[in-house]
Amino acid sequence: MSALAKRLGVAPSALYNHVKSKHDVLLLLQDHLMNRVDVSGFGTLPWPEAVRNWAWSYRDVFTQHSPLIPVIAVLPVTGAPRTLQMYEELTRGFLDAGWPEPLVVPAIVALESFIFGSAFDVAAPEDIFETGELADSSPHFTSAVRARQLPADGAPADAAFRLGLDGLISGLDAQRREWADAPSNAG
Amino acid sequence: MSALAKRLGVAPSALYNHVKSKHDVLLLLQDHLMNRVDVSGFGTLPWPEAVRNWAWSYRDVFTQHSPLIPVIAVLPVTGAPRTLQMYEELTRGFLDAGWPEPLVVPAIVALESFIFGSAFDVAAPEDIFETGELADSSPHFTSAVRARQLPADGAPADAAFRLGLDGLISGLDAQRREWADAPSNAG
DNA sequence: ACCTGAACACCGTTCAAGT
DNA sequence: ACCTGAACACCGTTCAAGT
Repeated sequence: MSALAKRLGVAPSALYNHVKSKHDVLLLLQDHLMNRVDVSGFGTLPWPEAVRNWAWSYRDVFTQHSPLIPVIAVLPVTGAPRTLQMYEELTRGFLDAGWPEPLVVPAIVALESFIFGSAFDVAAPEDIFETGELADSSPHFTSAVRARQLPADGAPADAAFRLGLDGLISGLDAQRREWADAPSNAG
Repeated sequence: MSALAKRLGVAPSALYNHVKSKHDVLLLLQDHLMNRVDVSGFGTLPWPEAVRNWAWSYRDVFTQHSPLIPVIAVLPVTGAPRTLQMYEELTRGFLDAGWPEPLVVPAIVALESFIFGSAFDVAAPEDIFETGELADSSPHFTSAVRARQLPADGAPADAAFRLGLDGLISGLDAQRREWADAPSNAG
């Protein structure tokens, strides 16, 4: 709050004429950031590509604001119009792609959980997996860390995000087909 | 720190004879909690089942300590022996299941990202998706929230976690097969 | 309506002084 | 070696007083 007040050239206490609490500010910021999330693929691209574009832009936006993630993950959509609009467009995209209505929200939540967790991971220091003095007691892991696949730009978090996202998208798509084929969900 | 000191019947400043900082305490706590994560499936069960058991127990442990997640997600494994041991057993399980070494760490990171994000989701209030006054402007989403599939025990977070985890596991398995079949990774 | 400045309760942490 | 108590810098927030 004091940093924000300084940026505005105002005393911290002045902020409380405009918001009820710090939580309020975070809610406004979250809704503002949702404008930067790309949902343009839904309606034009096939479902897997639309989801992929959405997920990458969603992760990138919140990577730059990782302290917000614990707040956003638990934030009710009530009173966050832009966030709600994103969910609406997302839902339409899923339904148009043939998703059964009961699975849409669980699928979105699963994707978001992966995105939030991955946004954290980007903020992690590069040497997070340095085993140090304990390397001897974890030979397979130490070797796997050295051998891990890195993308062209060298960011390990991007390799993990790409692998997981592509896996999750194809896996969810398979789950959708299984659900449709199950006799208990016929009709 | 003051709460911990009170629990120990001691002044807060006394803690600094045993740890360097609050961050130190969290690291010790994290390593302690890793004892409760179930890696017993690796070596006995097929890879998908072993991963599934591990992921559920991992999520459950950190669901009960969600304030720890932002810390753990960014915590170096250096000096966390029990955590490192978990990664070692995990890596052995992946390699035994035929995973190519370069993909092991990205796959583990992807699964962990999903688990951390999902552990947050469990902590979210039940009414997080109540659209309230804005329901009219998001008809498809509002309907999907009402229609969403709920498990027998009624916890929406569990439905999303099950769907996402099963999707992620089968999707990662498919990625592993694709990698092995690609000509550039032959040998 | 909106601002300031003093004040409050609460953090993590340091340090001199004790045993 | 380990503790206490005072102190410090730093939070978010309240409130009386101003314009």
